[in-house]
Amino acid sequence: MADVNPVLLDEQLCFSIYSASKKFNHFYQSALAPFGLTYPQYIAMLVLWEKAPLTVHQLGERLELDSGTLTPLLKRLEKQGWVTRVRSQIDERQVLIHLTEMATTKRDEVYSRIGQCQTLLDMSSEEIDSMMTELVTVKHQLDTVSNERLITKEVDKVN
Amino acid sequence: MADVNPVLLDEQLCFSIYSASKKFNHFYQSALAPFGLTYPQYIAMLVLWEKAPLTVHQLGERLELDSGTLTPLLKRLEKQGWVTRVRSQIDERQVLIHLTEMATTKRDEVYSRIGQCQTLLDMSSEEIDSMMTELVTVKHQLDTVSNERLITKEVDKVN
DNA sequence: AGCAATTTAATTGTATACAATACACTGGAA
DNA sequence: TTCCAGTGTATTGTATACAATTAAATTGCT
Repeated sequence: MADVNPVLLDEQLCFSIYSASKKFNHFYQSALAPFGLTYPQYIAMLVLWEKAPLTVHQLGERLELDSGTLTPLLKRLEKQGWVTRVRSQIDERQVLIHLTEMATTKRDEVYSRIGQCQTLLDMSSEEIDSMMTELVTVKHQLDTVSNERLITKEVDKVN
Repeated sequence: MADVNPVLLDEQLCFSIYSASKKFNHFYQSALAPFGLTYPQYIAMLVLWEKAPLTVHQLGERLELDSGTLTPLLKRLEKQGWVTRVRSQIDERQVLIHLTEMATTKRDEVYSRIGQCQTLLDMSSEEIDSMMTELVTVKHQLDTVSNERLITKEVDKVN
């Protein structure tokens, strides 16, 4: 029994990450409940607080999300008063996402709330650093593999 | 600049996990394309291959998913011929998920395909072990925190 | 037996995700 | 100038997720 099945280990790692991702999502959703923001909405706001306005495309690059996800998300943020969506005068294909005054005003409140909630997680910088380093490796492997054609479109079909 | 903002680091860790989860999802989806399975469908099959039949509830405990997610997922698996959904005779509230003959037949093909694709990831057992250990800690923290009322329902509202 | 409390699935509503497509628009080539 | 390739956003269709509610059935209690 010295041998470990790498297939299973890998699945467990994937499942752990999948599960952790869902838990984090839930954590942020709860933490942000006073503001009615979800985690994806929050990280969109984070990017915009850093530098707005941005086009949907620019935001998507930072968040690794496409317009199919962002367009409805941003419409919800607009409806809730966080952003405005303005079609660019220069290039009418682009939509610029601006922050509203409310968003600017509430930024520090949101930061403070997140800061408080994160304190509860009680994680050391070392832990966080180490995980992030390992995650970078994993993500790089995943990117590399998916760029090789072994796993892309022209894969052998099983019917 | 020796100080690091823990708020941001944490967000980066969360984002890293969120992003890795999406990439893994994509990886498995590509790997399983010959079988038309998604990652959540695949892990449902994994549990069932290990021990079937199971009720929706039992499956949900293993996968940390509720019936709102599983019911439609299992209906899709049924439509594609992997499982059958049979209401229990003993307790008619329960639905038992059975494997079809096709599912049993294809199991080794699926395992083999996954094994091949995972080899490409080229990750050492040490890397995997270390990540999983750290993820357990993080998930435990997230569980603990969400069980404290600081972040649950009766949170102060901001209007 | 009779009924309240509990359990279990399914349903409904909201919010992501992402592939594929549609569509408008821009900039450049002919 | 007209046409076209490329770009950026929106839309459509499919698949998760999960909270909240509903509905049906069982269990436990009297």
